[in-house]
Amino acid sequence: MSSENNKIETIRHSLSHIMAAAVKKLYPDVKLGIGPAIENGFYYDFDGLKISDDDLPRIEEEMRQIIRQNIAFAKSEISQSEAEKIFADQPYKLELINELCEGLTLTDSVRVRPSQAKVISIYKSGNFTDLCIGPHIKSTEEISPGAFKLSKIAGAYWRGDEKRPMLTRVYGLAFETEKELADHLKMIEEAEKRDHRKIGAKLDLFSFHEQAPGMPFFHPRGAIVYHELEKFWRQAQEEFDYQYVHCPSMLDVSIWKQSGHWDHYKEDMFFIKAAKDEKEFALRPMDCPGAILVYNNSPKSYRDLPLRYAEPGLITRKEKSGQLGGLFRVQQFKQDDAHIFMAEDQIESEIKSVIKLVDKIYKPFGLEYKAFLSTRPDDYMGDIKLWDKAEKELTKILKEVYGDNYGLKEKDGAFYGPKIDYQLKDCLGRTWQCATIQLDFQMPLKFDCQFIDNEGKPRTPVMIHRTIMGSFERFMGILIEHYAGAFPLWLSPVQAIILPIGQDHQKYGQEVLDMLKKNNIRATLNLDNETIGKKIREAEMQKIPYLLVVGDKEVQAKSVAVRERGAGDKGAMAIDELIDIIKKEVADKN
RNA sequence: GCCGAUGUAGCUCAACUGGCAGAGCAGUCCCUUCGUAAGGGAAAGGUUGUCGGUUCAAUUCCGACCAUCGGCUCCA
Repeated sequence: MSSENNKIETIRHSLSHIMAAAVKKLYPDVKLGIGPAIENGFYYDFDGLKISDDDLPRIEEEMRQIIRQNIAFAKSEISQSEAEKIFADQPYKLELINELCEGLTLTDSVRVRPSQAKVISIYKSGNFTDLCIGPHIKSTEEISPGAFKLSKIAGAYWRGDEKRPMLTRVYGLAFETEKELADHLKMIEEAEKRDHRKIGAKLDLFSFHEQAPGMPFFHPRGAIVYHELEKFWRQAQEEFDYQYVHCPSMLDVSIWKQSGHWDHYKEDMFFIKAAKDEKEFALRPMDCPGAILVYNNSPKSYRDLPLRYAEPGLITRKEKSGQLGGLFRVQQFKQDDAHIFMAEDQIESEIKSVIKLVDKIYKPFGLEYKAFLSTRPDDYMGDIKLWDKAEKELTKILKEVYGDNYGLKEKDGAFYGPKIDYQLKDCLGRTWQCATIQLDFQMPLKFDCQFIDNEGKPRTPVMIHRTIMGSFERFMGILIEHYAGAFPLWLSPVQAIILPIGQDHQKYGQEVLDMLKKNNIRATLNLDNETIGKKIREAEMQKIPYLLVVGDKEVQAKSVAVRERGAGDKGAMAIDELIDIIKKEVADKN
């Protein structure tokens, strides 16, 4: 990390102390949690702080007063008993002190040095003292009072544990200069314009309705993008030798009991019964049991393996309230799913081929992504030895493919196996998991899957569950933001629009439209009684790649005046020529 | 589920402390037929998210619920 980064981080961290001091002054009874520096700012967690957004300016003003006093930050190291005395009325601090002295590892954000057991580091600034390893600025005069801003209030569980109390987290943005703060606010404002929910409404791609919360309704234009993505996905995996299956999206509850979903996933499932029947079904939250039933339908030989069943499967998951968000988090979605059955010695090559497929599918979009290893969760199923083996296997592959350039998400695996996850970023820099490659030794055992090996003995296959886009919904949301609605030609709902200048040109416009449609180009014709300027404006706002103006000249020459999105006026072009250009661009997919 | 916020016409937003809900854009109709990012006019459009309460009177105040947004936790 550069020293510049350190400087702003130190300022941010110091601001969190100043905020805590200000809050403590205004609300003396609050209990302090922790307050680290984060990307672009800082936060502090408080218990017993009942405030709303309207109170933020007051706290901000109090902070500026503290800053103006040029208060110094002073570090000292004290014993456990001294620390306990100082923080006697701060239960959360006492908890930290206690753990610290027991030599337990604390998270980075706590910023107390775990190895310094028995010696507690504290920082005093004015009347405010906090448990902290630092470093801090020397004095508040290093802070530009106009370069920070309290941004929002949120609830946050103490130590990130939903079983612990929920504290009130106050977030602030902070930079070295006022200009940097202004630039950042401007950047957020710009990023918000890329929000897929706004663009989705503007481009008439999809909508949401109260009658089906968290379940998008794709309009004709959105459905085109959705279907093109699915087509692209099928084409991309052609060379990888997948077969397609198509299974029901509701299955008898008994199979979910057998799979372990009943025990591990019931809270997130929808259950359904016919009015005249007692039989209970569950809408599938995952596709795997279907693939397994297909696999088990007939005996399999080692010669059949690896067997790759792909399914663009519709799945339904009940989300806790407050979890939904546009296309990024929905309750019903389609996964570009596949289940691979294989012998153990095929694991490595199969995982590597899925990784190749991830590259192949992400690359045309120019998306940046990062891989993570997710390890055994607390509520895991099965034999711990198999887990260790599976995790070792995945680690080895990740090292080989990505070197050290992959992350670790501890205890984040599926209940049946460890996984490799891939994350993509949205326009605000939030990351979303899309691809996941899950190695599973459990389901084949649960369902008694078998194949006959080359010695005629029955053996249990290993399974990979994998999805590359994650869900067409989420992936489409990411793409909308990535392109700010200006999809590449092959994905564009409307690829070309014909704009007749006057009424006399409408008939010719219709001829052009017919020719384009005959060539499978998604084109429309604007017959509105409007000026050409207005029609162009509307087409530009719809992010349509090709605008084809037709007037007297074009009718005469049997041509179109082409205006290309992002490239401007391209002049007159014969229709055949245009069709060739478009077809080639669509085939290139970029 | 939890913390905070929001919900007025298809969209973006008004309506001072409770007193008959108002614009722009879009849509409809009429005029205009236009050469590269908004031509002019008219009429229409609402059970103010839902249900309940307070009040002579509720978009406005109170409560519950629903949906949405920003976070936490969880997740593709």
